[in-house]
Amino acid sequence: MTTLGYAILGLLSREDLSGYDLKQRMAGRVGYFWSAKHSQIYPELARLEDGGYVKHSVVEQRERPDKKVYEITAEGLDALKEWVIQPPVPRPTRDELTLKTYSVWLADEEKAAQLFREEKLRHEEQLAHYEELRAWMEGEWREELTSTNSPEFASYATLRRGISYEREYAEWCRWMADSIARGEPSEKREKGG
Amino acid sequence: MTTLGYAILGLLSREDLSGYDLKQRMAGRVGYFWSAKHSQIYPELARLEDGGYVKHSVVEQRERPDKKVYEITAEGLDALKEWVIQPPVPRPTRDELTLKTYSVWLADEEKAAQLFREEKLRHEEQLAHYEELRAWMEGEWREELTSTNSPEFASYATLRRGISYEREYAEWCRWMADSIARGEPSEKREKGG
DNA sequence: ACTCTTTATGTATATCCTGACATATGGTAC
DNA sequence: GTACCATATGTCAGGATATACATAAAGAGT
Repeated sequence: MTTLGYAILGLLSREDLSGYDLKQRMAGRVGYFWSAKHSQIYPELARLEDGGYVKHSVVEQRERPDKKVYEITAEGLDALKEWVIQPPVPRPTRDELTLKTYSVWLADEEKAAQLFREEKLRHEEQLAHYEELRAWMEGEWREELTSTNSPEFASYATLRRGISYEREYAEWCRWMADSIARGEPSEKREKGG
Repeated sequence: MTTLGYAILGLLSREDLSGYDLKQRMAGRVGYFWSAKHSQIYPELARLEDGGYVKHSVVEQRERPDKKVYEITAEGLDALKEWVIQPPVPRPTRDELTLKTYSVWLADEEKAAQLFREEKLRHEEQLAHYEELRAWMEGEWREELTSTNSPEFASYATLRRGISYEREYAEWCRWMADSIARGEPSEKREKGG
């Protein structure tokens, strides 16, 4: 089983979905921490069905093409539950901006500072989007969030990861941009100073 | 040109290295944010040489096999300088632990809490390692760190990224472990409370 | 002698993933 | 009518990456 397979099972454990639906979920939501194109999803669904982890039924639609709606099987749910508590296989982190940073001493200072200002903005925009979602969740899911075995808590928990990740990244970009603009590392202002 | 190609150029811009040396650097140091196996490095070096970005000379050694030592060319350095200031191509983040978190509501609570406690430890260990390096750099490179166009500053800047990343990740793991152990989300204690 | 480790350089196979190609239904805009 | 868009499902070619296979020099340990 591939990680993508478990990503799909994770979505199907919450609701029945077509391949197209899964593609949409992978673009937003779950896609913030695991994504795939439809060219990967359709073959993976076939493999999951071969393995007995999911099954599908064809749903005829008017005004739209027919679709295959997939649901998770008992075997699929068991496999997912088992996978969740296994330590993740350590993957090497690949961060292109940090790699560029390693060679930033060679770069034109003004252009380099601009690069980090732009990346700071990108992460701040993503952060703002996450914060909106968070406010919505904390309002809408007040009850569900009191228990860690609700899917709402799980969604909220991943969102919190996204928020602290983007906040941290934006803050580092700010430090980089400031340092380059001054020509020397700026003081630590992380905790407000 | 691939990102790995620029990673190699970034290393060669600092010192001449053999394929084997590059492999070592990719295991530690640079490998914290970009890594590759030797099976990828050797072919990439050949492509870089084809493109005129690097050239090599054979160095005969006693008591060891001969080696090919690569150095970056003027064209390679130009390409690297240009690449550094270009915005990175946005790659989808793939974080298996966060993906597991999305399905954590299905998991056995005790085992899930244990998972996050273990991951917290892993990130704290990495953080401790980075903090050691940071202390060493701030002592050893006092002079070099006053200027952002020194390779030492570039190394220091990437290290700071690693530090805040690990600190943030460990803190989130703590929040997860605590929340699951209590059966409900724990209060925000991020800023000390 | 034999094995193991480090240095040193490669190739081969398989998988993951992206981008492009391909097809079909039916609505909306011009 | 025609072009375009959203829905819907697939295939294919190529590049990136990991794991394993393969070879070789020389020291260290048994």
